[in-house]
Amino acid sequence: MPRPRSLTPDRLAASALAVIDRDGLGALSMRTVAKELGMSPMGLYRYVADREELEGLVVDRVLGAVDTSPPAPDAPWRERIEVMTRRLREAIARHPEAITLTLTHRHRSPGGLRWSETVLGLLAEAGIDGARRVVALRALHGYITGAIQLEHLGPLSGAGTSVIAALPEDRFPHLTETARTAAEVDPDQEFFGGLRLLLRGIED
Amino acid sequence: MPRPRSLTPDRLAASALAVIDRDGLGALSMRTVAKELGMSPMGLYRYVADREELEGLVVDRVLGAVDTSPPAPDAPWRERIEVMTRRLREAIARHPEAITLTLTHRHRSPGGLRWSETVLGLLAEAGIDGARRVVALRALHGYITGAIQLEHLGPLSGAGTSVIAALPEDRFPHLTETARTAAEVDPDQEFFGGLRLLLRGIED
DNA sequence: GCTGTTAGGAGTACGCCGTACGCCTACGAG
DNA sequence: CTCGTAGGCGTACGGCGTACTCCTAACAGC
Repeated sequence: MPRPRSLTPDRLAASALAVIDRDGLGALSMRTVAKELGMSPMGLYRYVADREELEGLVVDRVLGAVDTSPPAPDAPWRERIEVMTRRLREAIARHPEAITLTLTHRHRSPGGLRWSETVLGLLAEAGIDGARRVVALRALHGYITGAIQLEHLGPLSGAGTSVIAALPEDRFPHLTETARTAAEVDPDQEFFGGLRLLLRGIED
Repeated sequence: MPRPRSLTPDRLAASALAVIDRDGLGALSMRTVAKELGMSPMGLYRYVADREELEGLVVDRVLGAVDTSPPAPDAPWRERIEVMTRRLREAIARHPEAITLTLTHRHRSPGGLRWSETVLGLLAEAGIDGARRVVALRALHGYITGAIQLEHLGPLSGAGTSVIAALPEDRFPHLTETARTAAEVDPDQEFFGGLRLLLRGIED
């Protein structure tokens, strides 16, 4: 009986994400999103309680795009978890400017929960149960979150590498040498190399 | 020959950290720190270029407190890395309100670099070199960063647990069950359990 | 067709924030 | 003694999140 709503949460999230993708996370504000939608700044508050909720919607949108159906059951479970991880990583990387947001709000997003559910299923199939499974899932979560973060603001990639290259070699012999080696390891190898270490540790 | 500086970067960092510890990260601002020091807001800009640099000083202070001397060489290398990790985790946990800051600025802090240097030395002693060592260090970094983050804003602890408990059990059977189990695993066990999985994977 | 309910839309205002800029003061080396 | 520099303070701008108010437009039920 009232006037119909003119916006969906999804359209709201899409607009916010558009702002982020175009102008960076720093440009995200209630005002810029409102402008993006062609409405007045205060109008947003009819759809979200506050900025934080808006951020939650954005993360939902990023993580909602992850395919969480279990991968082909003929592959070994470690490879299947790797597939799940690759899907998640790619979805996150698709919106690099939003990464900080995505990682900090991940735990509240339905998409993230569906991902966990699927991975837990794979672990169960591998015969991992109880406390062992709790630890395994958390370790995977931790590694994935942390490693993606490092990729994008880490010491061994991008701008950080040059900081390390400038280090006094006599006081940081290992670090300077490692940085040189690191320059030749590509990020994908590094990420999945680390993941495989963890999976091997989980296996037995 | 000029008027002497009346503040050290260290005192600045200490004041900023005091604000954070007392009133939370949200309370950190150039103005609140200036007030803490009994000076005018703009005064800070003679010691730091901008807010980001101030944050860097804070992180330096948190991570500078980590003991980075190599632990007793009679223990196996995995245990020695565990000791290094414990030291880092405890230093970070000593300022829980600053965790977000600490983890995002970690890569630029001298303390963090010294930590890496020591750990690389331990890995070298274990016979891990070249690209393998790059991957191992990054995996450790990633895991530690991510896991600490999860501990403090994660889905399986604190407020997040109740979100999961409220999930429809039929659509998330594994997740709801795991959450119940997780409630009985203490955070230390979980953190170091995960670390050991990774170390085992690194070992061979 | 009128009315009541509710969403839409706009505007104003408050108290924060980071920080650019300018002015005066106090110190200490030459 | 003087001059260069750091210290210290105040003012000001543009942006933020968001509380609140006022009016309008669409539809359900009478």
